[in-house]
Amino acid sequence: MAVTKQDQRKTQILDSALDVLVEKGYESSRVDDIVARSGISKGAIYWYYPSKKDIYLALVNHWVWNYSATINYIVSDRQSAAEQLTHLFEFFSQQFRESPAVFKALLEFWALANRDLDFRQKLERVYQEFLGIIKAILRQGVERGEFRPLDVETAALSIMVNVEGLVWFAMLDSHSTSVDDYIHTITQFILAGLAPTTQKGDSV
Amino acid sequence: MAVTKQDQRKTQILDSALDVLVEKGYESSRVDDIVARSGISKGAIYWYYPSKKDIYLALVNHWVWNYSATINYIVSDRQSAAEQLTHLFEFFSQQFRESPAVFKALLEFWALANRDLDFRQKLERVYQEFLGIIKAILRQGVERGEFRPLDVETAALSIMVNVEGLVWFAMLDSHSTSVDDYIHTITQFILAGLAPTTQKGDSV
DNA sequence: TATTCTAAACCGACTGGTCGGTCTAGTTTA
DNA sequence: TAAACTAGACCGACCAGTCGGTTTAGAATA
Repeated sequence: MAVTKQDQRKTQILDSALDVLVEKGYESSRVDDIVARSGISKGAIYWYYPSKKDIYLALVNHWVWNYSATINYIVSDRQSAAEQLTHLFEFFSQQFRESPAVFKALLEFWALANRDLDFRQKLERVYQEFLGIIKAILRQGVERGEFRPLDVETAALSIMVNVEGLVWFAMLDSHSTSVDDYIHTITQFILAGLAPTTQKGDSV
Repeated sequence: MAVTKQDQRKTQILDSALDVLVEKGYESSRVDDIVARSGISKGAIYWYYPSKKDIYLALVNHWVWNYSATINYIVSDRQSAAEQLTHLFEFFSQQFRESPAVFKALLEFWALANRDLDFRQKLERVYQEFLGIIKAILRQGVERGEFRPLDVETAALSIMVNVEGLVWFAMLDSHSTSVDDYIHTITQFILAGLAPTTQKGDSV
C-alpha cells in the first residue's frame, strides 16, 4: 500500500494539529496555528478537511491506527498472560518516553469526549478495543490457572486506568516517581491482585 | 465563622461556573453562561472576580476546601492502614455517586493544568497534599508490618491514579462495570500489591 | 424617627478584538 | 488540463471585559 501524496499531506496536517492541541487545547487551537505549524495554506487544509473539528476527529483515528497494530503485535498467545500484560505496560512506558505529547493530547481528547458526542463516540470505540485486548489476556490467564477467577470486565478497566495513568507524568510534577518505577509498581499491584489466592480466602 | 453575603454570592457564582464548565469545557464557558446560570449580573460577577480565569482558579480552591476536611476526618490513626485506604476509596466512590459532575470537572482541570501554568500550580498543590495523605498511610502500614517495605512515593502515585480513575465513569461508557465493582477491584489489587510477601521472593 | 449621604453592590448595553470558514485570482504540479 | 495549492482579505458570529448608570444597605444627622 503506497503512501500517497494526499496521505503525506494529511499526516503533515495531523501532526501539526497534534502539536497545537497539546500546546493550546482544542478550543484555543486556531486553524491558523495549524497553518503556521504545517506550512500548508489555510485553503489547502480546508481542501482536505471540511472543518477544524474534522481535523481533530481524524487525529483520533490517526493515533489509534498507530497504536493498534503495534499492540496486537506485542500481545501474543505464546506467552503467559502475566508476560503479555507486562509487555503491554512496557510498550506504553516506551511510547511515553518516545512521544510524551501524545499523552498530553489524551487529556484533551478525554475532556472533549465529555462535552462532544462525536469525540465521545470515537473514544468509546477506541477504549472498547483496548479493553477487549486486556480482557482476552485476562481470560487466558484465568483459563490457564495463572490468574484467579475474577470479573474480567472490571479487572480490565482497572488495568486500563493504571496504564492511562501515565498521563500524570505528562500533566503534573507533584511526584518524584519515574515512569519505570510507576510501571514496575502497577505491574506488581496488578499481578499480585490477579494471582491465584493460596492463603487468603477469596469470595469471588 | 458566619457565612457572609459575599460568601453566598461567591458560592453561587462558583457553583454555576462548575455547571457550565462541566457542560461546555473551560474555553467555551462564557461569563454570560455563568450569568444565566447564577442569575447574577455580569457586572456583579466582575465585581467579585477580576476575570473569568480567576473564577475558575477560585473554583479549584473551593473544590479543594470541600474535600480536604472530609478526607482528613476519614483517615484516622486508630485504624489499620489497609482500613484507612479502604475508607478513602469508599469516600471517593460515595463522592462520585453524590456529585458525578465534580469528576467531569476534573477532566477539564487536568487539561487546563497542561496548558496553563496557574492552573497547573494549583493542581500541583492539590495533588501534593493528596499524595501526602496516601504516603502517610503507607508509611504507617510499613512500620506496623501490614505492608511490605516499598517505595512509598511510587506506591502513593499508583494508588492515586486508581482513585482518580473514577473519572472514567464520568467520561465513557465503554465498560459495564459499576463504581462499586471498580472500587472493590482496585482495593483488592492495591492491598494485594501492598501485602507482605510470604511466597514470592521480593526484590525491593 | 425620618431623612440624607455614601460606598458597596449590582446592572446590562456596548466595544474591540478574535476566529472558523469562505472566497478569489492566481500559481504550481503531475 | 484538472487537481492541488497559495495568500490573505473578508464576513459574521462571538465573547471577555468595560463603563455609565442604578439600587441597596448602613451610618450619620437633624
